[in-house]
Amino acid sequence: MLDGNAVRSVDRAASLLIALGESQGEAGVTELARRLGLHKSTASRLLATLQKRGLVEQDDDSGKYRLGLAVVRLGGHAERTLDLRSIAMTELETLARSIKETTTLETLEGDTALTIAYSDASGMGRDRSGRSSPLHATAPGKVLLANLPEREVIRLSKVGFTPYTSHTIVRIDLLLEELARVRKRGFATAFGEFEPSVNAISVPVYDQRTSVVAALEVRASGNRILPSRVPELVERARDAAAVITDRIGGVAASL
Amino acid sequence: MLDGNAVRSVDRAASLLIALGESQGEAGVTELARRLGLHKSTASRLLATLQKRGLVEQDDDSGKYRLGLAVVRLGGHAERTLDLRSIAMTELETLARSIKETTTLETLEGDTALTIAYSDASGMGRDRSGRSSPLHATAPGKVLLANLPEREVIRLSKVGFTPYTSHTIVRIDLLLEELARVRKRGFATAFGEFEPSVNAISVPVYDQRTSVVAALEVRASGNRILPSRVPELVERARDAAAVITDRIGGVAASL
DNA sequence: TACGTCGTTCCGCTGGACGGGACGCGAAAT
DNA sequence: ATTTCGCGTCCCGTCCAGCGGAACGACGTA
Repeated sequence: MLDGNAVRSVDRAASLLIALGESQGEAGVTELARRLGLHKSTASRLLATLQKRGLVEQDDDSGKYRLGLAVVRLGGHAERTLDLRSIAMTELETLARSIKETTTLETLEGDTALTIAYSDASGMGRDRSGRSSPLHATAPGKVLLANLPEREVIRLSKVGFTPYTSHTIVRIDLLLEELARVRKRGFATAFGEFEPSVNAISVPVYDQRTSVVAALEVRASGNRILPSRVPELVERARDAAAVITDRIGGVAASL
Repeated sequence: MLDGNAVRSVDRAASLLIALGESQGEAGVTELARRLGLHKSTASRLLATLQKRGLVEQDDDSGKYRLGLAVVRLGGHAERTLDLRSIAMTELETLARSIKETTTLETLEGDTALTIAYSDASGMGRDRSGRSSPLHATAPGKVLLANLPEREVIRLSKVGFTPYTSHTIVRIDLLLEELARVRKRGFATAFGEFEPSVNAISVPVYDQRTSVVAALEVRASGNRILPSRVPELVERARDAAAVITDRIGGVAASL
């Protein structure tokens, strides 16, 4: 047993998969063996075993190996069960401490936004995740709406938009305009639209395919978030969102 | 060396990954060991090795394992390098033989549709893949356009739409209407719009996340595809597209 | 408090995995 | 056209990695 408690041949096989993931499409036995410091008969045998389970496949013509369909399926499943909260938590805490405001991560849950991660500036406040909030009246809600098909927004309008404050957008035409702005600018704001004294900005968090999986929010009570401060907060939020996307394994798309 | 030339511990580790993919989110050491007929110390050791490479992760509270971030990344990479043509070829050939028409699979390539797989009714005609055709004047082109943001369609209209025949749609307003119909019906038709005597229908092929990765086309010369025959061909094409999606590892979305 | 189950760790044993070398094949060089 | 080279696969003797069994600590339940 080498390397702590790792099973050597499994560790080698895993390295082969990861090396294939890092290569441009495909690689040969000899090349992979060289890259990983393995004997080519060892690499060949390990690859043949991975191929048996569909984790790799071999091109009939060139003899080179690439990742197989079973990896696509496992990847899809892994993404569905991913613990986005754990992935994002460190970044939210770091951002909250450095800008001295509350940060949250919201995902779409039916017709609402769900807080899946939360951090206040002290990093020691009580966990307020698990809460729902409306889509039309919050900054992350607008980010999530902006990335839905327009017919979904129209469907929601038929249920009606609750006017939480005098600033809440309740007319469908004005909301659609606002969502167009969100798409154009790549971030959303909400000034006293859900809670009278709460201002917030939000940016999208992408998975590795430029799909929006969450909205990252910076929020504050009182007049701590004024329009003049928005550009700085948006930039900081985007940086944090890009780190989260990178952890998921993607490349942050620019809106 | 058991089971042909497979490396036993690698085969076992791969089985663990696949079992995790088949489970609802996560599973424990003892459960996985039972399911695969392994000793639990063996399962524990193999899982620890997979965890070391990020292929699985263990929940801190429950001790259960789930697929890890490295699998999400590998899955994304595998999808990008997937050989869609090989996956789809059997289905295209089967469909072509059974309906006695030519079938193709088209993907978006810049501003055109690219034939990545082709089969005629005999299954023995020469391979006509690798060819490009216009988006606005072909059935698969319309399917691909219908799944792009509208601003992409408008951008294309600025280049202009070549009138290949007297039936080609060249006005942007008429094309947008046609694309709305495609989205609504879930399939596209083209009657002599690119080549005067060629009629075709096309349906979307999804990956596992309801993204359209290709358009499957049934085409014929002369009057073999009349409007009365469209429903049957669309149904057959959808069935073939669903098989392809299932092979990729997804669930076909109903439009 | 006692019991059962889980996941982890340790250890002796042995057969599975290894590297070395040979081989056939196809492409490149001559 | 022939020769050379590199690739991937296969075979085989060797040896230590991986195995199962047992014990242990932790945790949840009765």
